[in-house]
Formats: sequence, structure tokens, C-alpha cells
Amino acid sequence: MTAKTPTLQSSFLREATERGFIHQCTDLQALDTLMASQSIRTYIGFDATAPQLHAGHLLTIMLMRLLQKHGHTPIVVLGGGTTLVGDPSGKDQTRPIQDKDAIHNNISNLTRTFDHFLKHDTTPPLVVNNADWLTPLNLITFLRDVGKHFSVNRMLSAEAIKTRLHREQNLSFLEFTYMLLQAYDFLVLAQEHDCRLQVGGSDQWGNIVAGIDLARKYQTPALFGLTLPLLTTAQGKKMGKTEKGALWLDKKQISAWEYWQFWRNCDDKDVASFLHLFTELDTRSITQLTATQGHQLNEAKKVLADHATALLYGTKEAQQARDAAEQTFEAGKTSANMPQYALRQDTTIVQLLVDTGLCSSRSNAKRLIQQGGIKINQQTITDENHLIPHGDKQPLTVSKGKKQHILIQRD
RNA sequence: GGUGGGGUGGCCGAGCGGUCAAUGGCAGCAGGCUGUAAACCUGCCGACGUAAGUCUACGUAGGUUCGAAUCCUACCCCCACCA
Repeated sequence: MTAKTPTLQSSFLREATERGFIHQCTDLQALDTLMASQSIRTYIGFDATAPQLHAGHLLTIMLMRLLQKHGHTPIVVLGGGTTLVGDPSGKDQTRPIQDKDAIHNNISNLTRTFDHFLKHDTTPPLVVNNADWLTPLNLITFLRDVGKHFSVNRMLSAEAIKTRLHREQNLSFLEFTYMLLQAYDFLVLAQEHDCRLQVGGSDQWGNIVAGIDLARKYQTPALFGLTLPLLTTAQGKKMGKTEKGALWLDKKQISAWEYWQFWRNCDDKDVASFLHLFTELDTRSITQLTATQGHQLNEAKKVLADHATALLYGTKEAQQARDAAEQTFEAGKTSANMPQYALRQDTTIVQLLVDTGLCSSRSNAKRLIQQGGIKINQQTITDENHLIPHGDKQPLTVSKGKKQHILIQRD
């Protein structure tokens, strides 16, 4: 967070700075003047290496929404072409190269996700696939037109490349070329779509600057680059893990309950910054909310969870997730909105734990029981052979530890 | 193409003929304390089995041995350095 900003003219940059979105900018003053005077288009690129977006992408999505809020248009560039190459930035190893079918599939999924998160009213996003202009490229032409502008000397000094070389790790030529492709993307977008700004993670700095330099040789209007901070939790870890695994930004992969729980369970130290980055509450309210200390911060965490969940699921389901959580964790009761499992026949507790996915194996389940980690309706279970009959209208709550609860329907 | 170094459980990383289901660290899970937080303390952490124990695992395939993650052979893959 380099908030060394005296007076910013553009409302977007002012708010982005205030909320902590900005890590570095190529020319903050000039960009400010530009954005204050007109609505611009901003390039934000995404790899197509996975079929879903995960927590790491959320920050970028929030920034795109912020751009839209202030009347600017995001251009989402899906890396259909560049993913075929693989960006070495921020990686200490060569990534496996993806095959075309997988990439294609990933792209259609990602497009759906962006549709969901971005606003479609006044400044709808432009979604493009860089395969459209990269695949038809002719190698010789590309080298003559674009390659000649790149100095290998300078490329070698780029952070991403330097690290790899320094650690004596292999860097294939394929990957080395990545920078040219991303730079070319920026040029194309500037020429074809009047794009002026590129936003990316802090590891993208080198690639972004390369694009700006390239475009200058082509006499486009001045381009700008902005990087987002690298997001880690107060624990210093990459954020985005739930009780069950990765936090996917996809309703099909994660329930509202789990998603809400993810945010609710954040570290005290993260609440304030998460509220700024992942909700659209105004900063005054956030300051008020987080002025408290100790267990009172829990209220702020709930607000965070509410807002974050609402973005993915809508306010209704977010509210249900909150109710369910309050019922379960505060009142010790059950809720129709907690995770459920339908029991079809009589089973033992061990089997049930495996079937519901609470435990990974029977031995795992037994160990947990021995350690007193399993409860049924708040009662600790000590008998591995504890029988659970089905054919009863009364549901049961099975709990693993303090945080994982499943409602067992058994009629 | 040459030379050297490697491939071990989710990751890192020991082990280099039996006592190895495999030290240690990280991550994870549970218990305690709490606020569904952090920190800290304790236990667990391949599968199956109530258990004794059985099975599956140390790149792949064979072999030597009473016995191999550890030795041999071939193969595959990775990495570095030199051309």
C-alpha cells in the first residue's frame, strides 16, 4: 500500500487508493488526470488454466466492479492464446502446458463467472479472448514487428525472469516469450479497443511495463499500468481455504453456508482490509464497524460474510446463511439452511461420518471418535458402533469439531 | 551430444540391506483455553480390522537376497553444468 497520494482528482483512483487496491502505478499523476477527465477502458487479463476462479481472483473482480462504479469499462482478456504458452511470472517452476480442449472449456466457464460478478448496466465489461489475435500470428512477421522492439538485456532484468535465472531454475524459451505476447495484447487492445490501462497482480509488473513500452513505439496514446497488492492473510498465507478445501468462486463448487463461513472465520487482523476490498460498504461504515475490539469484532465479520456472500449468491441466500450460522453456532439449534444429508438406511456413526464426507476414511472416523471430536445433537459420541436408525421424522445434527455440522434427515 | 545430481507419504526433506508405515519440519484434523479470532498446551495424522494383525506404499519393470525405500539391470522422467 503506497498511499502517498496528496490529492487525487479521479474518484476511481481516490477510492481505490483509500480501500487499499493499489500497489504500484506507472504514472499515478498522469493516470489521475486522464481518469478524472474521461471514462477509460482497462485491460485485465486472466489465465485459462483452471475452470473456475478462486479466491485469488476475487480481488481483481472487486477492482473491476470499482472501475464500473466510477464509469470506466473493464476489458476482460481471457488468455486462450497465452495460456498455451504459460506465464513464468510468480512461478518457480515450469507449469504444465494445457491442452486446447481444456483451455476452451475453462474459458467458457470463466466467461460465465465474470458475467455473474460484473455489472451490466452502464459500463458493461468487454470480454475478449486473446487467442483471436494471437493464434493467427505469423512467426516471422511477429518477430519483425514486435520482437525487434524487445531488448533481451532488459528482459533479463525483469524480476520474474531474474528470479528464475538466479535460482538456476530452468526457464524455457517458450516461457521467456510470454512477456512479448502479453505486451502485444496490450498493444492490440490499445489500438482496437482504445484501452489505456492495464491492471494485474504485482507479479505482472514486468509484463505490463513491457506492453506500455511497446505501445509507445507504435505511437498510441500513453498507456498506464496499475498493480494490485499481493494478498495474504494475517497468517501470511495465501488466502482462500475453507474447511473443505479451496474457495472457489462458483456456486456449483461451494455452498452459501461454506462461503459465508469462510468469511466469518477470518482472522481479526484481516477484517478491516477484507471489508475494504471484498465488500462495497462505504469506508465510513467500515471504520465504525471495525473500531471495536475483541469479540465485538465478530459483528464486523458477519457483515463481511453477508456482503461477500451476497455478491456470489444474492442477498437472500446470504441472509439464510447468516441465520443458519446464528442458529447453529449461537443458539445451538438446527437450521434448514445448514448442510444436510439424507439417511436412507440404518448405519453406524463411523459409516455415516464417511458417507457424509466429514471423515476421509473409517479409521479417520474412529480416531476422531476416540478423541472426542464427534457429537450427535451436542452429545459427544464415544462408541464407534453407535447406531443411527433411519425412519424417524426427527433429524439429527452430527458435528465434527466445533465448526462442521451436518443435519441428518432420516425419514 | 557429454558430465554430474536427482525422483520417498498433501508439500519440503531424512533414511541408503532387517529394529521402516518409513526421523524431522510445514500444512491438516481433534481436545483444552477462547470470541466460530489469534497465540499457546496436548493428542492424531496410509487403508482395513474391536484387536492380534493383514494389505498397499518410497519413479516404472524385472533381478539378487531368508529379507530391499535401501544392492544390481533396463526403462521413463526431472534438474544443473559443459558443448
